[in-house]
Amino acid sequence: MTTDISHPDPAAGQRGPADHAIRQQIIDAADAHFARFGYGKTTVADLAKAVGFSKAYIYKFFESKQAIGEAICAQCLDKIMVAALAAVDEARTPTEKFRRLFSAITTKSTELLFQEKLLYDLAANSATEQWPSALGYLARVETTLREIILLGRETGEFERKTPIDETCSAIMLAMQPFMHPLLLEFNLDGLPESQTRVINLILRSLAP
Amino acid sequence: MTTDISHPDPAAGQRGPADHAIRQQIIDAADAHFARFGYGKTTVADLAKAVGFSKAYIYKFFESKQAIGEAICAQCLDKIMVAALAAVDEARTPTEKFRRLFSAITTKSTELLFQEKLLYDLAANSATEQWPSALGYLARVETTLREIILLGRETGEFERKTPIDETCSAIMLAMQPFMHPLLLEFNLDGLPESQTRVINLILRSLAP
DNA sequence: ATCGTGACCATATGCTAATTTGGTCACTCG
DNA sequence: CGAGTGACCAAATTAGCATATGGTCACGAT
Repeated sequence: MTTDISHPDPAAGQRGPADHAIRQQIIDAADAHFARFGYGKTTVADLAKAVGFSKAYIYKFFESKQAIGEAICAQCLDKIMVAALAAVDEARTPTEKFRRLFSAITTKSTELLFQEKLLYDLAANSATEQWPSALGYLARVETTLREIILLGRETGEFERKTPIDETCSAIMLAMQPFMHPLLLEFNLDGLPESQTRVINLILRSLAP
Repeated sequence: MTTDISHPDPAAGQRGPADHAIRQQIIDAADAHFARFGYGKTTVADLAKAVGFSKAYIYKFFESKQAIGEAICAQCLDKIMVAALAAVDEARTPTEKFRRLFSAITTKSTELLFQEKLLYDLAANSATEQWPSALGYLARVETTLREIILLGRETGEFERKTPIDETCSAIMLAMQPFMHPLLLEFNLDGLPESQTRVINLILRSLAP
């Protein structure tokens, strides 16, 4: 085991050949089943049947059912992250990048919530149980956030006194009500104004 | 029914004579039982026996078991609020009042979590289910927060451009990770530094 | 060797029946 | 008339069991 604990592995719980046609088939089947019936109501025997192999064979590729859940969850979160990164790239100023980062995350998460409730529940569970997929996602968001802030400091748009780590972790915490799936659901009413208010608050705090 | 919806009534669900010796006995018994066995494992028959009256008599004072839970919960939250107000009063500057308000809330909440886990669970449930007791508590915190900010604006310690309502609700949201019982439990590791960081972030944002 | 599986086990889950529990009401007693 | 209650009911909870499910392994096929 050479797993890096400090940098959660999104491919945790995987086994056997890393890129194998069957692995992808399992993931595709799992995505479809989890979305239609939910993680709990899907049995690994169902997935086995869907790909046309025996249940035991599934375990050549994943250590456990939860590992499959991880993979699907990581995929969902990855889609959100990709959209967020795209939104960030569209913006020119660090301020605007900052806004778009969190707006995109909330928008995409809300979309998932309404369109694929069952996958959203999986992601919510991943977050509350602190699965590697969720931790990895948060780490990616924080990395992106840090880059934006550093950029803003270079351009003189943001203040430079506060230690960058402190700023980042504080912002991640302050935005938790919109990042953590369960909280997002809880704070749905009031969106998107409530989020804008918090973003404005933080941006005022970043002002030089 | 003349219940004011916009200003949640902490005494919601009560019935009969408002100040009656028996009512207080019920509350005391409920406090003891909920703390020892939990809300779920306590039956209203237990409370009736503890007070020495019949179960039916309990319902002369409370509309439901949940109403009794509300009362106990409101009592817990009130203790936190009292401690927080005392801490605020000890401080001179608005900045320090601000720090103490949220520090005291977190400290007291954490105390409750460790010392009276079962009552804490009741409060957590109250928050997630948005019972009037929890809403009333949040309203009181926000009121106190508003007063501190207004004071800071008067003394010139805080900026005056941002609409006060926007500032307040944004801060309440940003502090949610330490206010909402479930989130507090989730964010226990890293305390109290993580909270200090968010408080610092907000204070920077409040700077004129 | 590599790909693949049926048979197997301990635990989790679903299900039904029996019991508790929250809540009401007509009623008694002083 | 007001303080207080036993008897009662629908809905929730529990207990106990049959089944399903997650997971492994020795083994066969190619």
